[in-house]
Amino acid sequence: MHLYRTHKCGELRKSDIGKTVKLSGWVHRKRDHGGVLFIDLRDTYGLTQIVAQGNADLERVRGESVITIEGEVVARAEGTTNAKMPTGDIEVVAKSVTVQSNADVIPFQVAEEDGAGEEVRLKYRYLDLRREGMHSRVRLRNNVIAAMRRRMWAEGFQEFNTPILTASSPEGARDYLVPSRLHPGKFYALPQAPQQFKQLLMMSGFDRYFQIAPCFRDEDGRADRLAEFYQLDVEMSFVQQEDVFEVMTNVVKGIFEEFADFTGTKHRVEFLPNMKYGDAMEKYGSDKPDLRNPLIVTDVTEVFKRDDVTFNAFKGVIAKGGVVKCIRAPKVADRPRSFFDKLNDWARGEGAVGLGYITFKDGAGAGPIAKFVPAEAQAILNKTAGMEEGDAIFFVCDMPEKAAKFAGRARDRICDDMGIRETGIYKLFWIVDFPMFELDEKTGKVDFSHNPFSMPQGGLEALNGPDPLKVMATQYDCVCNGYELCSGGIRNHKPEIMEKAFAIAGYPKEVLEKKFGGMLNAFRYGAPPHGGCAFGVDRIVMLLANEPNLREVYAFVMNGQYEDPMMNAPSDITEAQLKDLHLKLNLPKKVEAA
RNA sequence: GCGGGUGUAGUUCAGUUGGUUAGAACGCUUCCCUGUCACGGAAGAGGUCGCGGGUUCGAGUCCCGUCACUCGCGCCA
Repeated sequence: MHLYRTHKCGELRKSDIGKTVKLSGWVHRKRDHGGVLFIDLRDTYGLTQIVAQGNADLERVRGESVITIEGEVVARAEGTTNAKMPTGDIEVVAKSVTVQSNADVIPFQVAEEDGAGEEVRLKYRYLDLRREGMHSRVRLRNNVIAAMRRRMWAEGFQEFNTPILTASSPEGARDYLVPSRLHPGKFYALPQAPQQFKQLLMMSGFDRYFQIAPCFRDEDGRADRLAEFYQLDVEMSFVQQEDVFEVMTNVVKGIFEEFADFTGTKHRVEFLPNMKYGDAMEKYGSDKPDLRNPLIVTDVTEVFKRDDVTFNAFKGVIAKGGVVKCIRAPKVADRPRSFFDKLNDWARGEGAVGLGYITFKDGAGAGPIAKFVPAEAQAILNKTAGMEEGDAIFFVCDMPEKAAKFAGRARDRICDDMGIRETGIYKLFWIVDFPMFELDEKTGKVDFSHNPFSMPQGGLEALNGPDPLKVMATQYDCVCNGYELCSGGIRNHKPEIMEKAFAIAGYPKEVLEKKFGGMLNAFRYGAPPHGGCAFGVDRIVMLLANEPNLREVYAFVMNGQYEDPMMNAPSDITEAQLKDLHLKLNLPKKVEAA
């Protein structure tokens, strides 16, 4: 007979009655009735009830210990079956028991989700991962990745691995650096994304590349942002934007549909028409709007410019180049004062002066700002913002960029306070027509607004035009429920256009050659037009699992400070290691003192 | 770097206006219990109230500082 098991803990049924079996697993729950003892034995496949009488080993064994039991599968007596368990019609009567590993008292409960904090969960992640929730989400991640591979292979893509130790690049996020022992003073960088390698694979003639690629970025974390994460990285040759969309919409929509019932509620999956970046910013105040939120932002600067409108707080800002944005909240005019006060408090907490509003009841405006807006102006305001009887509109007034962004956040906040965010649906769409360049509001300098390697729409001709800020990049994002799932573009494969683009952003040809010489060279030996994108694997899993935090879908993960409390990373290294790497530490005073 | 929130038993939390010996649930220990499945019952152990300072006759509670965690802003093509 097998040493550890003949069956798994989730598989025994009525048809197995009479068999002598061996099961191994963790002591999930123990119910000791004195004369008779029940143990729910758990492995990754499920639970089976073990019954024992007068077994001293089992009486002593603590929860989460690992045991092997041998015994007979018997039918549970009438009235003692458990319809909640797949194995609930049978139980195994233990004849012999081997304790494989005794467990100490565990720091938090495994058999139930007791709300233990992240700090302790991460320190004992292996225990956390035994719990049903984490266990199933990590499995979901595995299944999603398997589905990605299956679907990408079906679309004719080949999977590649690209280097983890590579060169630092000046664009984008901070790199994680690895000192070189063989080359004193030089460093490798961990890839922020395999961007250049995947483009080089197109130059190598491979046509369709994908990789479940690890990416590393040394920037401060967020609930949906980690130091290391995985992307479904994709690149294709001889394609236009629409070709990338066609393939990837198919793949991603398929994945969402495949796992849309993970939470137990079947979610609908909608792929909506493309949205222009400019429209997203204008109507939603965000480059990743959540379209489950029905509210939209309207510009009403013109109304507050009118002579008969005497709200000087806004007029002053408008005079300096500011704008007034508003958000119409339908049917909230009768909400208690506290509804509006709460939003106001929120706005102040976010550093705004407040969130002014006008309600519209019985054909007239009301609320703190209404008295500055006479009837005629009110009518125009209503028409512009689409306000009807019983509605309210909230105002944000600031410099254009700040106003748009804050209106976007207010839009989300108002939506949640109203409780009108749609549930049970994934709303996906592509955002297109990102500007190639942007003006730094502080320095007045023109810089790349997103990816410097994307092809400007209109090519060299467009770049030679009078206003580079009007040039659009062939650049796109895929957004779902307020999360940026994917970023991509059709790449610039022509050195002369790239030189011009970099020149506009203030980088001379020498800089370009020095930093990207390898790839520029490749462009000179026959480069196919190409483009692609990269989907955040874990954000997709996070959405499918309906979790607001990436750490809930990763097996092993660092905390918000990018420390691993289980492995003690990052850690000190020895003097000998430093010497090997030709490094001397120059620590801030605060750290030295500690 | 900045802002919000949190910090009390192993875990999750309560703790009133500053007032006796800081509580609950789960977990843990010992005992009782032959049909439970979140088993039940009895008894018990377990606390630097994050840390330091201050105010006070008296601080978990008030004040100042500090640290940790967490969410967000900045940052992140």
